[in-house]
Amino acid sequence: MEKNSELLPGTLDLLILKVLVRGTMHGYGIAQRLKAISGEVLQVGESSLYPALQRLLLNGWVEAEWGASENNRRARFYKLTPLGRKQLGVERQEFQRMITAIQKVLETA
Amino acid sequence: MEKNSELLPGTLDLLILKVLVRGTMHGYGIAQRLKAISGEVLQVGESSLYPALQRLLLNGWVEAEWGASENNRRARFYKLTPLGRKQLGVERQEFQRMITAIQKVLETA
DNA sequence: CTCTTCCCATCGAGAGGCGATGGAAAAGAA
DNA sequence: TTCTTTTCCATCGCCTCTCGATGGGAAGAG
Repeated sequence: MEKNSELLPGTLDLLILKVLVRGTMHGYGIAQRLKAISGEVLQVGESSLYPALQRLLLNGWVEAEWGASENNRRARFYKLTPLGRKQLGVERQEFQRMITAIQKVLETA
Repeated sequence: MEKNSELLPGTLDLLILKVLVRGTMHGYGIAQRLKAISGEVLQVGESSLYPALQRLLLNGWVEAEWGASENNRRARFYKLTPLGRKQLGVERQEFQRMITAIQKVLETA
């Protein structure tokens, strides 16, 4: 009966894009990084992560390439495309717009 | 091809509950108020609003009563229950938790 | 009498998050 | 050597939520 959402719906793409600004990463690493930066708050399950990455690939926001991880395992590395960088800007702005609006409601009553 | 979401998914219940703290309102009024307070940013369509209100009713967060609007029209007035007030607190806190985490990611890279 | 505004509500589509599931391969423990 | 843990990939099906389309009905303005 508990609805434990570890993620704010509609923000996952934005989060992934942002993390990838730093540089190429594999999926597992992205999830870990999000968790770490957010202080264990943002917990991206693999069944949310990989579909999201597929979306980003399909839209051309990211590119993927197979390689070896730091732990010597087969891993798929994702990289932000120029288009993805642009998209990040768009989504970020839109997000802030929404948050500002919501906060107004939460403060104004 | 444009996906113009006028709402951050998963926040509608919270917004409605918050608006109802002020007092009893009918559905149409709630939508108008959200739009006004948010500076026209939050545009709640009726096909999002009424299902949401049903949810809230079902969960016992709000109560409904038929009456007449300021414009002398048949309207259903929604009122926050004690349970709803409690729920508002929960959702609000959870929301802030999420936002804080997301902002960290957006700033920390 | 018609048009606009106000007010209710549902349906079906599409999207997105998530639990469950299923691999596979490396490293270390037993 | 065998077992378990950790890392890494990915999909399927369920469910929830948002939203465009649709369909009223009643008040007031023109």
